[in-house]
Amino acid sequence: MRLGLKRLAKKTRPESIKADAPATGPGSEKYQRILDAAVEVIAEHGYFSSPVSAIAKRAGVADGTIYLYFKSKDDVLRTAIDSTFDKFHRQVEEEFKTLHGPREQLEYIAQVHLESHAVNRSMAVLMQTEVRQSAKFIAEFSHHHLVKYIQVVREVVRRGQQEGIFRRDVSDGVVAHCMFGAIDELLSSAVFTGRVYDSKATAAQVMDVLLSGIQAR
Amino acid sequence: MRLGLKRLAKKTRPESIKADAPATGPGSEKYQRILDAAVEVIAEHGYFSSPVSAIAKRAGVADGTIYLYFKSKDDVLRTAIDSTFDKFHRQVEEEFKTLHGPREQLEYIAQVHLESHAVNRSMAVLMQTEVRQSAKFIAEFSHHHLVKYIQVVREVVRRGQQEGIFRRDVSDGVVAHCMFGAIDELLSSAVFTGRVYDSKATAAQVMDVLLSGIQAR
DNA sequence: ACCAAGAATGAACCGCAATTCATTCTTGGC
DNA sequence: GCCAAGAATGAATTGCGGTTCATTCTTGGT
Repeated sequence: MRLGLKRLAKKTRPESIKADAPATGPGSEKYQRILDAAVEVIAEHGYFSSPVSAIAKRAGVADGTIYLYFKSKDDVLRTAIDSTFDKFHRQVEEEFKTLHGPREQLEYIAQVHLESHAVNRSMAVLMQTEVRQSAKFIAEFSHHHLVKYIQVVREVVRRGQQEGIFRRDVSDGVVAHCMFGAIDELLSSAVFTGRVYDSKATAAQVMDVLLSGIQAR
Repeated sequence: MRLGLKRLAKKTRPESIKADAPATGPGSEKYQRILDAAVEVIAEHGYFSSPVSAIAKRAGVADGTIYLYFKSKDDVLRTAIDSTFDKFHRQVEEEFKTLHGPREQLEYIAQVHLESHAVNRSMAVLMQTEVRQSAKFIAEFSHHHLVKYIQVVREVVRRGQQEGIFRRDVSDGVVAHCMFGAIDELLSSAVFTGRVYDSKATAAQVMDVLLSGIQAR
């Protein structure tokens, strides 16, 4: 079984000049498999209750192989989280090019955030359980991503205030945290209860309340 | 904990009829010292990076002593969290007796929630870092407390809707989660950045936005 | 002062799991 | 087919830390 896969992978061998899907190293098929396995296993049992051996088994590789691709167990998790946030930020940035109203922009962010559950359930669980700390080392580096999220929202809010769409008597920071917190809590509750919901409809409701709350009178 | 109870039962046998401050068992000075030490140490390093020996040292007792008062390391944390939530719920319940408007009640909850930072910083950190999971065993039992919190808010919201104060076209559940999430995120951000804030003023701003968002038009 | 009986101690035990590395397997060029 | 060179393996190493328990210390009654 391993044989088959391996042969297939090796097919993409040396000289495709594109860094498309190298057989080895970051971006290789095995690299990705380890990341996915880690996210799944950790989502299920938590970081500290997930032996590297369990991740290895899920990925279909030997324990030691993980250390050929990653510096340490931490490094695996860090990499997975990083790439997820990066994807989110790139997606938002992209969409902002064609979406100009502050209201629309906030609604878009809310929706992508809430949708993450559907996109990759394990990652959503992991975000709710691990990113919000417990392990200091995760806390510290992922704080940076959260700050970036909040930053984006704050800027949109501030622009809305300048344009006279939003009231000016509440701080953009408070609004940004409220929005993030509200959505994240909804997501969190969905993740823990296992309930599915219509992310578009829910996002619409939340943003309806929030936008009514901050619209200029 | 079970041990402690047993001991207490035995202890109360001889003479002092007051359950005031027993020398031993739950409620004893040493018992409380262990709980406080655990909260501090775990807030600082996280549950899994806090050896029992570190907690013992902070409490000024021997490692083994902790097992005279608690069943296990888990049990210490569980007990600390339980008692904090219980205190919160009792406090809210008490105040509700003299506070009747839905608006006022929600404002009160928001304020107590935000204030927790000032009351016991270590506990606030711990709530932000450990309660929101990572360790499945914590997740499961503390979920119950969260549900209770949300439940209370939902009921207040529903009453407000019935009385025609709040709009009826948003679900009470969504509103409750939004409120909880918004406040918790504000608290969380304060905890992580270490910034201090005026909890009354911040609570007022959040609730201003939220209440404007859900008031009947 | 003496003596249980309970309380406290902390060194030792034990299992677990991150990481390493000597060995084995694959591969692609000859 | 044969042979490096790299990739992969997984058993062994190592250190940590929760829990136990034989021992020591306190205490209150006589």
